[in-house]
Amino acid sequence: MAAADRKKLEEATRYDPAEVEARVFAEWIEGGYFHPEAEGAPEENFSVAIPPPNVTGALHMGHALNGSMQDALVRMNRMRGKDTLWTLGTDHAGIATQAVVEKELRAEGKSRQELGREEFVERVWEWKEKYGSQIVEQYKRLGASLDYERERFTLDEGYVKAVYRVFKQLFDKGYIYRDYYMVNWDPGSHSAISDLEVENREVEDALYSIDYPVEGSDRVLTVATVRPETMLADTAVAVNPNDERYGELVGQHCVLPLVGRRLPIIADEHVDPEFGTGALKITPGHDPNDFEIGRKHGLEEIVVIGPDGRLTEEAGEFAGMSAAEAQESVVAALRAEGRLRAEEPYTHSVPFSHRSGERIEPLISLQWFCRMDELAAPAIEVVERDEVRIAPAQWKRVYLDWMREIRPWCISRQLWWGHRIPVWYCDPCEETIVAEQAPERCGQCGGELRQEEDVLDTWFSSALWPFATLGWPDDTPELRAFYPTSFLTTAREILFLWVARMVMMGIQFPGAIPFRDVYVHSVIQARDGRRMSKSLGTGIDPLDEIDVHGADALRFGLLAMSSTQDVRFSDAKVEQGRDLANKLWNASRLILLNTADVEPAPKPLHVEDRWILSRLERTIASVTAKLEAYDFAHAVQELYSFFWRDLCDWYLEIVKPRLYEGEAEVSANLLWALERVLGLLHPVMPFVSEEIWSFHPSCRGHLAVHAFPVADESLFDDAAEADVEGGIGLTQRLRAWRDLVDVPAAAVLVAVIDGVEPPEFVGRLSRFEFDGVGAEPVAAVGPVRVLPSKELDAEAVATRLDKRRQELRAEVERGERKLGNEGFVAKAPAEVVEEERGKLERYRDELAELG
RNA sequence: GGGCGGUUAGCUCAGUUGGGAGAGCACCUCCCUUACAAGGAGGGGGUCACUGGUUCGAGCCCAGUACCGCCCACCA
Repeated sequence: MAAADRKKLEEATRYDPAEVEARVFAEWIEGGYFHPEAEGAPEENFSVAIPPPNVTGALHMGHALNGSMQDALVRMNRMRGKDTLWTLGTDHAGIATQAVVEKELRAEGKSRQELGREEFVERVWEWKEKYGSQIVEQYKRLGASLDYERERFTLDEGYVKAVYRVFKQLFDKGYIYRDYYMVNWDPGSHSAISDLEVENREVEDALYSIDYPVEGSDRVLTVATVRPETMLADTAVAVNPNDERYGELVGQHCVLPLVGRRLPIIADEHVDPEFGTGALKITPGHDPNDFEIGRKHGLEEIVVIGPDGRLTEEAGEFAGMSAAEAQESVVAALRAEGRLRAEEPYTHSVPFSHRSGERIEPLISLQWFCRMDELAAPAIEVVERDEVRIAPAQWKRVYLDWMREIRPWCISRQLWWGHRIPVWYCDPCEETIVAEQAPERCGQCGGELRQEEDVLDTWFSSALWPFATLGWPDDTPELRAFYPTSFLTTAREILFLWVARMVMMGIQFPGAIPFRDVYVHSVIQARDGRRMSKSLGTGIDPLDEIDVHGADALRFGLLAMSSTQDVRFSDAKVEQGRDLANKLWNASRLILLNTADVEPAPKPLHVEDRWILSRLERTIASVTAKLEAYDFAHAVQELYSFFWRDLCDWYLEIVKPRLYEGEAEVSANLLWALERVLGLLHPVMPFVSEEIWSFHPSCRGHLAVHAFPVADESLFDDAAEADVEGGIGLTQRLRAWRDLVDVPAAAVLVAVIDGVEPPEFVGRLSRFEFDGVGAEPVAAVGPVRVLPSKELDAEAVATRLDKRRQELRAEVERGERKLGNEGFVAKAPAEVVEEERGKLERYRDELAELG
């Protein structure tokens, strides 16, 4: 080892992530390890497309967890020598990004309308260039081994090509169509949004009962509504066809109060006779159910609320009011006319925009839709047949249930930032042209064309992510080498929004599933169990954690706390990771500074060597299997306990004398074990493992591309494991006994062994000498007969002895009771009964010996 | 209204096919022993939400109850 390296190891008693991380990361980039050649076939290569974060975003805990999981598997496979691509990129995030830039404009006293579309979009691009790379830099801090040279963006040139190709083909197949239909109108973003972007919240409203007089009679029909202002657009009143109260009224008319319109009384099964009076006002223009009923019965669709959330001309005297104002006025007017029968508090669920947070206004408008049944059918099959595996298992059913009930997708958005829909209209001849590239002129009349104003839902482009990022629709080397990708890890909230749509589009376009495995990970909640959210102020910034504890610590901590169920963020787990990095550093110092100059190799000279080699190989096998099964928490836990308990607490302590003597075999073992541990740990804690590796005598290049260890089963050794575990158990019993009888820590006690000699280290690590002679034993600890000595306090020994007798009596009683149970002896498996008998016998023997 | 999870040590969570309850942190005692005090050795601490059932035996299986969380849903 170079003198400078030696000096550094000798002096640094703590691992300092801040000093290491940026430097090591730069070396990886310089090595080009994250930028594979596009060669070979997908089956032999390994690829993952990162769920693209929004350009508006900063790295949050969800990204950090998801990134840690992906990086662990990506790094493991890269080390296995596969061509490994982890695709980097960001999402243009239509509504969110447009909102951010609009806010910025407002601060300058401008609006996007003032700027005009072209200038506004330019402005968003500027914003994107400026801030869009922020999250990429943050992924570097995490140590993510993404291909930073192949960064993609859902609006970049090639991506637009993919989106237009998909749109055109879906249109040609007849899946995409334009229609006047009821949509979820978000007054906040002034756009339609899809069903998936709506969230229902419990709201306390008032339920109004209004009397609608029946034409030509003095009867009234009382209807109940939480939105009286929409009555202005009523076009019918419905009752249940089986409702005997109203049978003879069906076919007659009501007169709409305030307006005077004649409303047919119709029968529809949707009406629940139990609710209210069993009569339902029908407003096809402003209620999704009423819309369906209206279409079924061919009712007129009247619109009284416009896209700005205000009452339209159609609303007569109420025109221009906001919906809330109109509600108040309408109620007042009804009351004045004596039509308001009741007003009572009412709690119900109301749709809100997930994007803007505003209350959804159901409106009929002209939108683009995509029919989903045909796309869904094969995407259902691949999951049913487990060609795409969704884990944990319960999510498979959730996916299938949703897909089987899938409804048309509203894909148009009234925004400026996004993929402008590739449709052109010719006003003179009313021709509609759908094309992948802007046509010059109208094919029919040669007239000027006007492109559709709307853009596509962001998720329409995200759905193409796994293949569009690889260059589709062109036949690129990347596409040939890396599609399908290997797996996807995601939070469940985008299972429908994104995952399902990728499966559908992948099958439909490149003609193959986009990934083999979908792993749905847990959500990390705030420390108090609430959601981590910016608006609640409950977020924990991963970068703060990295600053304080290091990226490896955060990665370890997140993987350790991950689970299939949601978990609260645990500082203790991050600290555990930090401590592990430090322990690794220090144990490595011990090894690297004290081993002889030998070739690292397994040298099973003593039983403890066979033991640690066996444990090491078993750990490699087990941890690898767990990582491959996405069981990150247990994988990481097992790494920790093998390293800390087996290697540091026991093996290193056992072999220290041999190490200090400069024994060749133990040096070879330690260097070999260290190399394998570093390799195994690297996918989880890349920085500290890489840094330590640079001091290892076998180091010829970076650990990031060093061979990942493969378990050598020939080193598994049950006998050695049993012997050493037995020795460890005995050592612990002896230490505990010493502590309980208050022997000074430094005192060496004299004893004799009754029976088989335990491994050599037992006496040394418990400060016992087993070569005593003569005297009568004063106590027995397992096979150890402790002889009297001046350090032993007779009274404490006697007390301890007494306590042990009590313990034994309880154990014997328990065993006797169990074995005295005829059912147990008759029905339990023989080996369980045998084990129970053995234990009872041992306890009886020990008790008899103690007298 | 349907569906899915959860309830285990003071805290955060594990508990594989039913055979004497585990980890990390916290706590108590001892130790600054030549890798590491972000360390070492030892220790205390649990009616596994509740009620029934199946079984020789239940944290685990079955039925139900309570509370917490999430998803889906067109009852005004």
